[in-house]
Amino acid sequence: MASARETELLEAAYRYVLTHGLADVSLRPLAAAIGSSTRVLLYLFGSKDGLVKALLARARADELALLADIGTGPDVVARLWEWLSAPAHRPLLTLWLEAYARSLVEPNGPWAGFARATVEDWLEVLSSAQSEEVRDTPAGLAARTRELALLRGALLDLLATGDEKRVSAALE
Amino acid sequence: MASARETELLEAAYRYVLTHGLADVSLRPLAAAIGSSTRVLLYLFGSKDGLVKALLARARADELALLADIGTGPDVVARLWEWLSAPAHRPLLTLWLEAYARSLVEPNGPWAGFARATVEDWLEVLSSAQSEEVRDTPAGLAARTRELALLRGALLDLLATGDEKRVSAALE
DNA sequence: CTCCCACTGACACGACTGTTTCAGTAATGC
DNA sequence: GCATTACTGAAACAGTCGTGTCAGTGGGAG
Repeated sequence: MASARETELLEAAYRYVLTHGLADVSLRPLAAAIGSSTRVLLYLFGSKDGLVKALLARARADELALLADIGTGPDVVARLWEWLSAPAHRPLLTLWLEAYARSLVEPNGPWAGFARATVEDWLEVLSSAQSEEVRDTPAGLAARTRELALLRGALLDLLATGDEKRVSAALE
Repeated sequence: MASARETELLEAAYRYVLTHGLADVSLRPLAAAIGSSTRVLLYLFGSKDGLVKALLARARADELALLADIGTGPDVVARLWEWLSAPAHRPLLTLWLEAYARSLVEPNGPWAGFARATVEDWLEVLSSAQSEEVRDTPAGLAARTRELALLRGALLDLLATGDEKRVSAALE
């Protein structure tokens, strides 16, 4: 489906939005930065919304790859936090938060459903890390919802303050 | 400092951004919606950034009023969650999240410091609700950081899914 | 060689952006 | 009455936005 040139430019654009944000990106500066032109971006992705959608999907692919990598096993929460708090992942997570907020404000457009999708993705991972006799109980649902809240609230704090010591200590 | 007309228009603009979001607001549609003109908004607030800054401060005033209202006492977390999960407050909280994310992506401009400021505001409230012998210990800091993370993570979940039953159950 | 197709460059279109200029009006203080 | 102050209207500014048009490239397949 996607040509070689398309994925190549998508990767370059992805690197660009990781540092510039997705909210007020515009075609001309983006094209100039990645050595392309608006004409080509429009040709390959159909429209700006198409490009944004592709970028969002690209970001989500990173996220899903992580979740698959973490797998199930014990200490999922600790290992997830280790990944979330890694300084190298901060641009990606800032972008993630931006897309999350945007999808709430503007339920239409390319952002649609992004926030809800990630909640489900993560809940499922946390679910598969639970013991079988707990997984399908209300208590199990509450437990993984709480774990998810803890991780994401801590992430919010970390992204704002950068105070990794305090936030990591709060997660035991 | 602020004239009567200025606060009147600020309130109207605040009501407008609560439903339309702050990210891609522009002067002409906003002015038309609140029965004013770009000329007047610019006259009163100096620039668009000035207006955005005033709106952000207005939103923060709502937040601080809440925190003062909650006070200290026991069960702060429960009472905070009660407020956070109230359907009536959802537009405000969506706006809050939007400003939070934006201030991380774009550390300059009128958004600057918004995220960090709210972290500190809330931590202080949670701090003053702790017993005196715990407040100044590392364990106390970790405890309130964890409480804050739990509340905000739960809020993220709630805003995305609207599943108040599940999220509230997760907070005991 | 020829045809086709993925890709690209230059440019213009209309709409919209924040801001400025110049002009008023209405009320207030002296 | 007069001047000052607070506010408002209309129009234009230069710039950027996403997108469309028309014209090419280059290379691989038949």
